Amino acid sequence: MIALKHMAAGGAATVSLRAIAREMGMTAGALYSYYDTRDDLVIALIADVYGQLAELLDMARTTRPADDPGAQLLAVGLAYRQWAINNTGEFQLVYGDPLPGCQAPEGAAALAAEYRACGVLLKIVAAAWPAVERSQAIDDYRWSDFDPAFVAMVGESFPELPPSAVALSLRIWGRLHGLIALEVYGHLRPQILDPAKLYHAELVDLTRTLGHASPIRSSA
Amino acid sequence: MIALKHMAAGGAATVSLRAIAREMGMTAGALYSYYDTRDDLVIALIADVYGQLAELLDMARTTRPADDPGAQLLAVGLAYRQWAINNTGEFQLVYGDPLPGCQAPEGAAALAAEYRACGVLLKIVAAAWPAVERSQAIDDYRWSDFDPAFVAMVGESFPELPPSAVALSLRIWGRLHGLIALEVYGHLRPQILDPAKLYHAELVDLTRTLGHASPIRSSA
DNA sequence: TTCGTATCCTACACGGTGTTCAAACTTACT
DNA sequence: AGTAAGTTTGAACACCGTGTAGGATACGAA
Repeated sequence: MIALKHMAAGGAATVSLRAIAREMGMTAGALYSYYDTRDDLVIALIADVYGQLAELLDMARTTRPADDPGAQLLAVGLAYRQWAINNTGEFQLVYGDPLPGCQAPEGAAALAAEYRACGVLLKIVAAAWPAVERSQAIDDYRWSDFDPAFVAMVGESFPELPPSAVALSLRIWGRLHGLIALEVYGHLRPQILDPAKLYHAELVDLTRTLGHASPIRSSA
Repeated sequence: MIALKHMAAGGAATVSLRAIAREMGMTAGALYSYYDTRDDLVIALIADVYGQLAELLDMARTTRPADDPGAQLLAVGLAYRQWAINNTGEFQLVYGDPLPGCQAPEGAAALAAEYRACGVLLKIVAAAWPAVERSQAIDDYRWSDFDPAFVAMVGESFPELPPSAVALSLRIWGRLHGLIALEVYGHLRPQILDPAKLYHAELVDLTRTLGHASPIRSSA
């Protein structure tokens, strides 16, 4: 698409139609050849960025051997944080305040990207599932606890994954996201000087959740 | 102050000076009697809201016995999520996209509230610290890893708390925040139908981190 | 009363926003 | 060359945002 590299400079609330046009050397009206309305543009933009992130995370995953889910999770986690920090604008676009009246009918594209991103974690958890301690899967989840479209996607890609493993994946996602969101929005710096160290500790703890004791050292 | 209950209706990006004025039956110009500029108003608003949150969390903490940190953490976690869901506008204001050119010199008020909120977790961790498994505190943190102003606050309120315990508190904060942020911004609903259940499982897991095996049941 | 202060309003200037539209331009096909 | 489709421009429109100035109204103090 044409809407690939607009957000680089713009923050998040700065995503004005005119700013985008300005940034790519065009006038505002010209964009209406591609998108009917501003919201359509932003929605497409979000989907685009989200798709890039999903691909990036999966790439990071494949840099580690498939039989070492802990290392994979660590790589994905680090890539996630790095992306968020290097592209705060995109991060805010995807995970930040929803544009007024946008988020609701976000279209299928962004949701597909989100499923793809979740799929990265699902792959890791699927690989580690046999080794994960039972105590983690306290609550017996049922497929009825999840969105039908989502279970369809999961069932297709991971036929033999139990619902509890999916729930664990979502929880892992939350743990990755939490510290990153706090750091990106400046809620960690006033306390700790090196958020990377804290995040790394969280990642190592997470790998232990996967039943994997890999004290891998990575440059902070 | 007068700026107590303005944000109730307004979203987050909707925090325009005029919208606030409109909501309290005044005109825009009138607000300039209280604040020199719009940013000043928003900054004060953020500090106000953040302070309310900190107080609410500490209240939630004291509803459980002081010798049961796990129960306290669970109560605080549930209160945090409930607040975020019931007041998404305030949540976005405090933890969402920073207003353009605001977040940087956020003033001392909001930061003080943030310290107060962290203090709630610090109290819990401090109470539980003797029982927490050593494996959690992998990395030996030093006071030099933290912001001087923050260590001053910590050292004053919790003289005998080691740096690693502070780091653990921040990590717990991240875990609480992660799932909540995802849910509030609508990134969980497309997958799981009942985010509360997932969050509760995370909380129970967290209490185990505190070395406390309390399978407390709470209404979702 | 008269003064001063504080609060609120109306009205305005100025800029940025999304959107539309006719006209110019580019490109490619016949 | 001629034509048609697609793309871009520039100007316009209506709207909403901040910030400012001047004029009302209240109230307490001298």
